[in-house]
Amino acid sequence: MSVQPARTTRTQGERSAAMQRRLLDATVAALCEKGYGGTTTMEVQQRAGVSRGALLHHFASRTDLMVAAVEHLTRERIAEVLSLVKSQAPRKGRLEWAVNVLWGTFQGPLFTASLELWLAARNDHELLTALLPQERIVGQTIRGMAADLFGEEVSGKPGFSEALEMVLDAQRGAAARSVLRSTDTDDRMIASWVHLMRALTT
Amino acid sequence: MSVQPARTTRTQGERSAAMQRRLLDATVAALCEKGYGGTTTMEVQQRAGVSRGALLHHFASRTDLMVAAVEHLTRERIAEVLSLVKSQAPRKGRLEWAVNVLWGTFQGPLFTASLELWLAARNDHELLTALLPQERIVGQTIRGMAADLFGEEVSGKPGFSEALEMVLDAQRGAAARSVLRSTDTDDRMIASWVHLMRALTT
DNA sequence: TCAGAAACAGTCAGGTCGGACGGTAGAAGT
DNA sequence: ACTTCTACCGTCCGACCTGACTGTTTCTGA
Repeated sequence: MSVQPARTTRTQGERSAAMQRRLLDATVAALCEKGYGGTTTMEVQQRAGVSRGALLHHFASRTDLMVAAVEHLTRERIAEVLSLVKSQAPRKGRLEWAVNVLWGTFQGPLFTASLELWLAARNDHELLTALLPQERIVGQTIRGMAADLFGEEVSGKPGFSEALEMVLDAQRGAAARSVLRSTDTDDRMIASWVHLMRALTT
Repeated sequence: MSVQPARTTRTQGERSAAMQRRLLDATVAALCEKGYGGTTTMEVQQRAGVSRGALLHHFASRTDLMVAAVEHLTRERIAEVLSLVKSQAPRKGRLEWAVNVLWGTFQGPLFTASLELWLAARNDHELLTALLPQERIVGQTIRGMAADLFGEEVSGKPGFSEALEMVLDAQRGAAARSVLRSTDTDDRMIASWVHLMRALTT
């Protein structure tokens, strides 16, 4: 009689999945706190609390780990956006809310880790080939849900696409800037972005 | 009779200055092509074609070299902007020209190198304390010459300051994006930025 | 139940990087 | 001219990181 399925007996697949998740979470955390250069395999295994063999078993090389981290990040970021979209129900300030949701995707540790990998991919071809399609997925997901975010009323207007792209670029730039000197009154920037959306969508 | 003052006899200061310039130029080039992690002291000395001792004499540690590179970059970037401003005389499309000049500051290798140092400073406190004031200098220089760039007619209008900040952020974001997949038709973005400036400055 | 495979553990060798060190050549003071 | 100081040279050692390797435990299929 299997009263306690977990802890005593676990499927190999379950063990693998749990271990890989621990390792990838540790990798993302290390990327945020130590940067790409500081994210050594030893750093990751210590954070995850596992042995060297465990890490090398699941990810044969450091680059493999990073590539897997990229895909892990993609899933996490998309899940984050989806949860943000579903969580709140915008009634009145739809535009402000939408801009805030987008800004949220550039705020957390997920973007920081992605930025580190982004820069690192410049010199790691293997990482680059893994990164490009993943970033496209994230981008397409965000753009695909733009209509849901902003509502038909705004997203149908002529200049919407260009305005959205510019706000995304501006947010990326602001995020990159505030990676060091953290939050300098987001409210003004958000207001500017909302203003921009209003001004550029006829 | 000293027919050839150089080569045969050089002041110590001249030798030092020349050597440091070579080293710093090599450092910036390495940052662009190999990234921060790949900019090892050995890489730099090989690029500069100097011995290990020469590098270590002028820059006692790797961080010292990077800090000096930051200051070197600041000077170079400001000089770049100044030359751009002075070089061309805008007559008709003043706004387009100004936006283009700003965009130029995010294009070259100088911005790439700065971005690498920017990310690296997140984990190197010494580098961070050197970087922050330098970036402030660059920022203030750009903002200080905004009036000269855009002309009184535009820079005097109400929403100018916010619009400029947003364009700078957008350009920074676009630059960070195109660090990997290079230039994807700048013209459209530039047109968007000009449009933004027009729309947001009453 | 038992053999084989997969997951996990810990150690080792090879390689790279950073910085210390002793030494040499050239400039600057006297 | 002689000393002193600065610029420069090349080697060496310790620290670290990566991946290979062998040993051990846990699951799975027959």
